[in-house]
This record gives sequence, C-alpha cells and structure tokens, in this order.
Amino acid sequence: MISSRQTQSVRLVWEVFDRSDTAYSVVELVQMHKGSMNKTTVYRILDRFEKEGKLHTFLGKNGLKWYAKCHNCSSKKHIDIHPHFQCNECGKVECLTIDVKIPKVAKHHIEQANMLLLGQCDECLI
Amino acid sequence: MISSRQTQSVRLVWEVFDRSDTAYSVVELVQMHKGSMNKTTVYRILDRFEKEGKLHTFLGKNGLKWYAKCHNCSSKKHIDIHPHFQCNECGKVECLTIDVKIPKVAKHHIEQANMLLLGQCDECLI
DNA sequence: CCTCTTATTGCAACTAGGTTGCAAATATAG
DNA sequence: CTATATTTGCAACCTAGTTGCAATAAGAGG
Repeated sequence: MISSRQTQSVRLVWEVFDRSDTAYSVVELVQMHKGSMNKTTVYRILDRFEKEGKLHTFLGKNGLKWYAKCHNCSSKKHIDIHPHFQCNECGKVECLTIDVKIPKVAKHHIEQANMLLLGQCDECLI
Repeated sequence: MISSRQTQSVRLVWEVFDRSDTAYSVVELVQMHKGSMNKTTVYRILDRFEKEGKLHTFLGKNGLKWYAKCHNCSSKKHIDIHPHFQCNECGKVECLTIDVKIPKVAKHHIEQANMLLLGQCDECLI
C-alpha cells in the first residue's frame, strides 16, 4: 500500500461504509458529502478504495455505479459470485450472501460475472 | 397492437435486427443510421420495439443499454433467464442460450434477474 | 517541529448517453 | 382524398462521469 493518504475527505467517505453494510451509489455519496467535498473528490476516493480492495462495485438497474464494502472479495477467486439485489420500489440495493455458480460457455473464457436481481425488498413487500 | 406505424425509419431499424442475431447498443444503432434519421428517433423506435416485445434490453459492462431480438421472451415467464456475454477485448455482446435459475431470497420478491458474463469471446481467445 | 516531495483536492470545463417539448411531416382508417 | 393521430427532427436540456491544471496538504526524513 504505497499511496493513499489519510485525508479528511478519505476519512469521511470511509466512515459511511464503516457504519453500515448498505451499498451506496455515487450519486448518494456525492449528495451526502456536498458541502464538505467536491464531487470529483468523491469519485476519485471511491476509485482508490476500489483499487485497494476495500470496496467492490457493480451496476444497478439504470446503469448507475454502486459501491459496497468488501468482506471476502479476494478469497473466493472468481469461482462463485455474490449477486446484488435492487428494489424496484424504493431503489435500495443490497449485497446478497448467496453464491451463484458461473455457467461454463463453450469457446468462451469467462473471467467475471455480474448478477442483479430485481423485485421488492422486505420493507416494500407491505 | 394499436399504434406502431410502418415508417421508413421503423423498417430500417428493424432490418438490422432481422439480418442477424447480434445484440446492438444504442450507440451503434445511432451511428449506423446517422444520415437517415435522428438519434431521438432511434431511441424512440427502440423503445417501441421493446414495448411491443420484439426486442429485449439489458445493460452491458459500462452501463450501456443493449438491444437484441426476442425469441422466446414471453414464453418462459421469469422462471429462468438467459444470460448475456460481453467480450472484454472487443466489446461484442451475445445472448447466451443457456438457462440460469433465479435464486430464491428470503423476505424478497424477485421479479427479474440480469446476468452478465464477462471475458473473452471465441474470436479474441487467440 | 520544519522542509520538501508527492499525493490529493477544487474548480471549471467538458464528454457522452439519454430525455423532453413542440411544431412539422406522414401513415393510415374511412 | 381527407382528417386525425402517430411519428419525426430539432434544439435544448439533464445527469453521470472525466480531465487538466494550479493550489493545497499529508507525512517521510531530517
């Protein structure tokens, strides 16, 4: 870990993820820190967290980028994936703990798989 | 099927999908028809095709929207999904014919699932 | 605790995908 | 052939995300 300085901004962004296990979109995070830092800074800090393996990213239903804390990202190297869930009502996103086997495809080399489940979350199920 | 007029533009866009089974991003389609129609028109025609069930859409690796011809979209109603593949080298996208079971998630109602596999396609595998 | 180097930040401008409102054009029912 | 409702072009707009550069501030080493 050569670079990565402990700036005020870095600490603030990390705190959000440290406090809960929710996934956050960049849009939310920019909004959340408006006033204390520039949106470019948020983007760059998130990029760094991702490179450092502290956060993983995935795309939500509208192609928006979401970030969530990594628990065992590097451990099970690309054999299984954990899918993500997004609620069609409230938009909330969750990491699911179940594993999904990546299917084999003839004449293709699969490196990575993304699975997004859409529906209603527990709170929106009435 | 109340609306949907057979205009020149509608015919041109449909021809592209009719000729091959490839998936196309909106960006490609807009580029392809630049000169003969406006980008807004392309977007709107694709929207209509989707609503009419002629095309299905999904998001590629950068959150770009892709369109592909529907073969049996309405037949197997949300029990299985067919995943999509995108090549990390050339960017090409394919519909895969394999079925993936949608996992059950406690206290959630799953309506839909998207799976995107990433890697190298047959042509890019050397 | 000071200094120097280098990472980080703010800002403003920019890119790209996608959308909207409205007037003009054009399918098609009758 | 006409009337009407759909479709189109255009220009302006929106939002997510990026870039270049000068200013700022960690923190390593003295």
